[in-house]
Amino acid sequence: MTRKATMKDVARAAGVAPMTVSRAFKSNASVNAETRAKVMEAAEALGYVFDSAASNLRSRKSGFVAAIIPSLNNANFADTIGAMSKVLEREGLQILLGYTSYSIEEEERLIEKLLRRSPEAIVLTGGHHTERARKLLDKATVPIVETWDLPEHPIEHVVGFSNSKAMKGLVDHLVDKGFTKIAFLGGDASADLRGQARLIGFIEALEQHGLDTSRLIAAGPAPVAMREGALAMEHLLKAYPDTEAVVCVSDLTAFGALTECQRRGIRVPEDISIAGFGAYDISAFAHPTITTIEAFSAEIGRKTGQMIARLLRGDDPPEGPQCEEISPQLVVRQSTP
Amino acid sequence: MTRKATMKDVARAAGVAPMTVSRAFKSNASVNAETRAKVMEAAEALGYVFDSAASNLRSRKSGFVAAIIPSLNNANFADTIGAMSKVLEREGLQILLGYTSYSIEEEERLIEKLLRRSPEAIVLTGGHHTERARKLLDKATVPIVETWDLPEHPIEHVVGFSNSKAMKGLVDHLVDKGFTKIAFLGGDASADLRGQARLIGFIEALEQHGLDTSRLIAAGPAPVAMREGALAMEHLLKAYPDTEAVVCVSDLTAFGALTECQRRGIRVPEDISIAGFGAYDISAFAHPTITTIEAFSAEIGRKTGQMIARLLRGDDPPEGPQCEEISPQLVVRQSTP
DNA sequence: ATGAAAGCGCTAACAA
DNA sequence: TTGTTAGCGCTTTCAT
Repeated sequence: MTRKATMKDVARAAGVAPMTVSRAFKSNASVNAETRAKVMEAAEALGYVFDSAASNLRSRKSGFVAAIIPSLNNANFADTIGAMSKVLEREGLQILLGYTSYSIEEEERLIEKLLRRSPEAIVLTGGHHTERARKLLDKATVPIVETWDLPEHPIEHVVGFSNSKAMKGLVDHLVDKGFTKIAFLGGDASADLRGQARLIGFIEALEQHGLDTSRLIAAGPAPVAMREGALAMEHLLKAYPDTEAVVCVSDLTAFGALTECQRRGIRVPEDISIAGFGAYDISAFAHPTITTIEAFSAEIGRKTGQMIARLLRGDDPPEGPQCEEISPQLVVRQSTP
Repeated sequence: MTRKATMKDVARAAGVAPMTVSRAFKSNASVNAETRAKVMEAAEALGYVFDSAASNLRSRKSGFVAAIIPSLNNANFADTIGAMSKVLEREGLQILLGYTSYSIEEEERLIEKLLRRSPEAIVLTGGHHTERARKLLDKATVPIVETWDLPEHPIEHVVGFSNSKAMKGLVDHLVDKGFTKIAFLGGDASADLRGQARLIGFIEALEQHGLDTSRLIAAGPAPVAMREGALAMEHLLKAYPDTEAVVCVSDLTAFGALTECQRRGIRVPEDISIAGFGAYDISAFAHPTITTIEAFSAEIGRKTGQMIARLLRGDDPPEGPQCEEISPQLVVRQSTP
């Protein structure tokens, strides 16, 4: 068993200096085309594999962008990561993914772990972090982007939208349609902070219209999905049977609520209206289709990727913190009038 | 602006040798408790961040496990990665994720890219790879695990199940219930190879029962999801209006098909039966609930993680290629009798 | 339990 | 365009 081939071995085989091999492996370095071909051939013959760890150490560039999301199993966040990844790939950057299970303590641990890999940028979901996490991030000298939110006190850059404002738009629409008894189905207070912001927006909007804000059902800890939607609907129907419209923290919750109605023979939207959040596939294909808010998950990822690419290239004049505000869009469908 | 603190700086501040700092940062190294406390204090004060790249280079251990899945936005694969990640975390291993968009050419590129990061193990989805990919993997000297399939010629280790066999079980059940006109809704031949295996299992099963195998609707390239399910159902109803039961390549497809029926006033299961694959949440909460095959995505991830942990620890006697076969389970629900 | 010396494989910086 | 030298920050190895 021979040890793994290094650049030195490739250099010897190709009859050049190791530095030339190094250059041949960078697409933008100035190397004679013939020389490069010779090097590549030698590399192929030796089964040479470029060693990123050594490269990182010497060049002080990891090629990583750390991205932290609450959950892998969420089509919205997956869309954001997918779109960002696509943009960053063009810059030769790779995503180092971490997920927090909706816990900011877990986020703190994750940040610490990811920082050891020397990411060239850090992408966070949401604007709420532990104090220590903020301290760690403040010390980091790379661009930091908070997404999916508009934090009051951003760490640095932001690509997001106001969850509460988006929710307000939905409530206004329902009030417009004449509903006065409107409920909210969501999760417990502590964990899902975007869900919490939606709840706050919901309450504020009802208050502005002078409507009752007591129809709030908390279905448990995040992630609040279909099961929780069904359970919450059950509770709601028991506690407030005269409810006219239901606003849910996400489309998955809304779907759970919808099917619970269907199981009970309650017609949507004739007997009760239901709306979700996030424009998941399911809201477009459920029967009836579900009114929702399109938050443009992929757009968030794309813009975040572009922002990072721009900041790392650094060809623009020195810039301060950037903020890209996304405008969510109400999508009215069959589950509301 | 001071340059970033290194171990040397921490060592100086704590009045010890760099080597002692290094040991203090390994949980299992023999360091006096007081010394360690002193080191940690100095590190904290200096804002020291451990540099993984340097550690990797010298120790020849990256702490990475490369994992390649077809798509991020898929609850089944997300479950596998989540469960695997949880097991590997305990071993101090971090997942380096890549996704192929259901293309084995993309998989090849990804493998090449990930190999440069010196993963300590490689996890693949499926058993079909480009020739060059196989060559690259053959040269790698780390454990390789193929998942979600039982390849005829595995590269090395396997944690998976037979997609065709699982499908056969479902078809047998439907035939048992008296159906003879059974259709399959899936994707095009080329991309989704697990979907393809399911189709093959479907056809074989029908043939064994001496039934017609012509009701096959291909709805387009992967990922085949709700939209494709609805479209495929539309085509099916036009081409074979007397179909009695529909088997779908996944639960998402089945849901799309189900809702298409609902839009047309076709009752499920009274007028037509529908079954899916994968035990996604949606199949448990749709109304009616959807018959499906539970493939134990999380179990695949857990077992893969455990296998890797065992192989890397290497405390067992030298082992050959491992194969863990998962047994998918038919889950009969309301969408079939 | 702690330290000293050497070097992992690559590339920045400079030279030719 | 190509080569030479030095060293990135850590850990292996051996010594105490």
